[in-house]
Amino acid sequence: MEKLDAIAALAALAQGTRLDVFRLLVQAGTDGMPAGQIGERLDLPSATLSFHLNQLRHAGLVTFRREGRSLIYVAEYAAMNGLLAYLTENCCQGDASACGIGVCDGSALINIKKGPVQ
Amino acid sequence: MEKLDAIAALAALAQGTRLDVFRLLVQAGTDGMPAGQIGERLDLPSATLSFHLNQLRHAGLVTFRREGRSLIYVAEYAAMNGLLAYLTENCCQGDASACGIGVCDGSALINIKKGPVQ
DNA sequence: TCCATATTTCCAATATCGTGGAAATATGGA
DNA sequence: TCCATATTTCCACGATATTGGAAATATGGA
Repeated sequence: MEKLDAIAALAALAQGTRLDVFRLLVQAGTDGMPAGQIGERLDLPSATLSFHLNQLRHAGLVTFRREGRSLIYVAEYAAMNGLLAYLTENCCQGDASACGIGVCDGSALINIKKGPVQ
Repeated sequence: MEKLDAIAALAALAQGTRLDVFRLLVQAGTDGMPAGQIGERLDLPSATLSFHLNQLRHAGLVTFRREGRSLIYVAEYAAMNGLLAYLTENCCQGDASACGIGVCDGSALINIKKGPVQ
């Protein structure tokens, strides 16, 4: 992950509403959640929610797919793992693999890969 | 780590100059680095550097100690580990320990603790 | 085609951030 | 005490972020 990508991801998450949205999507897993349902859960006006979803999308932290009239937003686990890897890249005298950074792919526990990010 | 602490840490790191400063201090390890040397390395005006060091300090990401006329800034590894733990807290259907989040304490490799953050 | 629903875009107002020159403060040494 | 060095505080400017009402757009169904 490049520095500018890391900054974009950090800035996107450094905001209460967006952190709430992202964590909700992380919990929702790979099924994702329609925008309307996110707004309902977090009690957000549609324009406000749309703005924040766009920020998260531009930062690469979420994607979406259309299903009928709904747009289903999904957390981008690879981006989160990349951010964790970037933050720990300079730890441990440069031997990031020594940190054993965990990864999450959003699916069932049996699918979770162990070991350092590539 | 509480939500507001996480947001403060994310916001502090979501800025090019501060990310540079923090990573420099992470590399410097527990010895830290005097403010003047940080400014020299990153070519920053003293007022600008001071402002950013303050932001990092308020976010709990760095501390400092005085040594003569110099203030030695040091990365706060616990805060970084707390942030990583917070970000992955909602992964894996709530079983964060399954992610095996790595930790770094800034000292030699032999001191690195393995396993999930408490 | 017409309507209801889901979501986005447009817009303006307010608030906060990042920058760096200049002055102030703290420390140590002569 | 006086000076040099290290760093911070003060200040003001321009840039960027957050908010939400209102209007626009897209989709699906009757």
